[in-house]
Amino acid sequence: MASSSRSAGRRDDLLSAAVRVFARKGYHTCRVSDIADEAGVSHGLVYHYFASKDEVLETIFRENWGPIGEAILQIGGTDDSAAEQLRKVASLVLHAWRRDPETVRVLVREISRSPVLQERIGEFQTAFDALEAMIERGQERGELDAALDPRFATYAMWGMLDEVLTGWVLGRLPGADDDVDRAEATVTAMLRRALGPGVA
Amino acid sequence: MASSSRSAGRRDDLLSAAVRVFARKGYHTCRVSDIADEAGVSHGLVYHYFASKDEVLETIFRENWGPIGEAILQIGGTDDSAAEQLRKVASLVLHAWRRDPETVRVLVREISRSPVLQERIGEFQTAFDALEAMIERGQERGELDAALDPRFATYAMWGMLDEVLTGWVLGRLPGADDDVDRAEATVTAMLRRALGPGVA
Amino acid sequence: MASSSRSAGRRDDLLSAAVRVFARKGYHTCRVSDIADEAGVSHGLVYHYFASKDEVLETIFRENWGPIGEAILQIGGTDDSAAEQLRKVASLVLHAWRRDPETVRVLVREISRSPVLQERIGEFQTAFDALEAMIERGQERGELDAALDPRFATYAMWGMLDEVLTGWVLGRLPGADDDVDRAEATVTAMLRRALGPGVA
Amino acid sequence: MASSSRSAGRRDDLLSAAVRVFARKGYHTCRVSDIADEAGVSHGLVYHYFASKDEVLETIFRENWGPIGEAILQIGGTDDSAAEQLRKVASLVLHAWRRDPETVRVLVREISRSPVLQERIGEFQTAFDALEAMIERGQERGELDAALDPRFATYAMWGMLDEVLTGWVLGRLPGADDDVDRAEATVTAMLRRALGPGVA
DNA sequence: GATGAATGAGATTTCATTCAT
DNA sequence: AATGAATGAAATCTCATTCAT
Repeated sequence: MASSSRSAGRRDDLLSAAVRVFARKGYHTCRVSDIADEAGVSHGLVYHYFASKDEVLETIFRENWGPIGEAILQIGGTDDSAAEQLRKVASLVLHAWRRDPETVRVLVREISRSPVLQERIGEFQTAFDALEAMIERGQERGELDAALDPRFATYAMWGMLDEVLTGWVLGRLPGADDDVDRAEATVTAMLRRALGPGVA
Repeated sequence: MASSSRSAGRRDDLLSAAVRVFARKGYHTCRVSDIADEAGVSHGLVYHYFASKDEVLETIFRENWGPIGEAILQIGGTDDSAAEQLRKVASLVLHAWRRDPETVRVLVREISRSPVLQERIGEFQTAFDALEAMIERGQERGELDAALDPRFATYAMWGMLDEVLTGWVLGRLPGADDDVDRAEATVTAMLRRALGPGVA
Repeated sequence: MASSSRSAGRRDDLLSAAVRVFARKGYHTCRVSDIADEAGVSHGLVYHYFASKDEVLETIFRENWGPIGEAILQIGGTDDSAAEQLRKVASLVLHAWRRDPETVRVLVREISRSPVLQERIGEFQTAFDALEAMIERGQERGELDAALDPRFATYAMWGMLDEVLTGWVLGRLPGADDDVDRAEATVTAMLRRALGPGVA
Repeated sequence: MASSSRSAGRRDDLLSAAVRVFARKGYHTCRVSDIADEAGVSHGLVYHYFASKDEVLETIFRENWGPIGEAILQIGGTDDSAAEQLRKVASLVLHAWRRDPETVRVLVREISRSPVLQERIGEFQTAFDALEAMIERGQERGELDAALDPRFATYAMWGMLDEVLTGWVLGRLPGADDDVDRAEATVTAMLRRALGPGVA
């Protein structure tokens, strides 16, 4: 029982092993056998579940960007105020990151590996578009500062969150529980004021 | 004389050729002979000036992050208000894209190649430290919100700038002259309010 | 079963192929693919079993000097007279040429390739130490001339044997069966008198 | 004056630098620039005095084996007893080695590098032949043990001297003045008895 | 005489991928 | 499902040699 339900998880074991290795060493720098070693299997088995090293990365993109985009879309579809929507998105993303910062690092950093990949991963663009639309609606309703360019504001917001995560993943920022609380407080305060309505 | 001043530039010829090739194809995707071809010399000559392909990239990082760190240090040493200092840093970083997009592309895209590399580039850390010191002084003078953790605020600020550059590098954000101006206005406004003194 | 015992020999196939190629062309003159060709495999497989070309040579040294040192130790542990022990060592070393001339050729010719290598091969030093201990015990029992410095005597004795092997390896000395017998007789006689008790 | 008489010595500076480097690292392991560095000049200058790296080694052989062979020939041509002739040869060689052990190491070890080289260096064979002829005449006159094969005895004698020198060059044998005296005493005593007339 | 930039043939090494077991 | 031996294309790197200055 355990073994058959476990074996169904082999593919996921490999994916999460790949995420850890990609986050630590980068896609190009790691070898297929690094992924296998991290998962505790032979490198040949990687090819039982994936056609190539490339497909491993592509799968990580596809399976992770999808849910993020959908969640943002759903939040944007509620009747909440723009401020509350942004708070929810920030909370969603930050908590997703607290749970799994390595995945986020890979999603954000390795997307630039190949233009081909970016075009194939429509899920990625969807998430950004949803966030931008949310900000634009907030501006139209006068709840967010209309003087800000929504596109650049989206990227800037995303960058704030990403850079802190990168600092944690690479061990350059302290990541104990209270450090994470302080980071969240700092970043959410910054976000709220950065995007909020202009000074009256 | 002309020839001696020209031959003195061979090393720099190779570095700028490497920047162009890295920007076009990426560090991992290009070969040493691509760099040599771009510079119009044999691949062996690369090894006359640099110990390895890695050292070429490391040199590019070192020689470009140095001036950035110095510029931030210098801005932080003026009598300008904290808000003005932050604006100048944002302007410096964002306009680098227009001045030398290929170098920015390499600095942004390849810095995450390997954490090992980042640790070896002291100039990189210097720039971050200078930025953090600037924010701390602003807090001490009551011009910036002392409730924010200066370390995380530094990373968040850097992330805003970096993500916009990344958007340009990857062609996902429009990067013409007026786009850059609008990006600067947006990011500067966000920064001023995100970091500014707390609401009384 | 046959196949598993055969595949277990791949590493040894490569080692003996390397011995043949090193003996024929010399370590520096041959390429890794020469070894692979001689073994009938691709050159990549060499790196499956050995970390580098250097490690192949190092392994040949280690795995051949080991038995030689053990044999000398064993001879020194018998109740034979010192003269008989010396004769047995000379016979062992000189007959190795007939048994496996290619290995002897490599051991003799390439050992001087680099002092670094010799220091790394502890088995090499072990053989020398065993020989020196044998001579010292002979002196203590009054069977060998105690006036001789045992260290230098060890080197001189080894040199006699090594130079004859070198002569065979380089084709400057005749090496047929009866030549080897004559060499053994000559060297043994020289050794017995050179190291024997001083004239009363 | 000094400079012109000095500059005539540049070629010899390079040769003796090459001897030191070859002795230390071996011919194949060292680079042309190692020779130049050892001599304190640029590597290009090596090609002003020698046509190739190979020619440097060949020159060392030719210029050093010649005098040795001649000296042995001359000693063999005197009316001295065989024992005295052997003593003189041993003394000549040992003292030559004491003066310049590195040259001897190169002469002996690198001769095996290439069969082509050995055939071209007739001077090398001349020295060995002269030594063998000397031993044969000693046997004919009843002054040396006629039971010994003269060819193998020549090689064995040579090997004794060479191995001690090798120990010194590689730092595996102590080489202070009194060590050298003890080595000479040990080796000459061994030689005298090893080659002397058989026990009556 | 002297330098060292420049070349390029050729070597070692890496590693994604295949496939027999 | 799982292993790991085996392949080979393609990359990095070395270094003897040339030659303009």
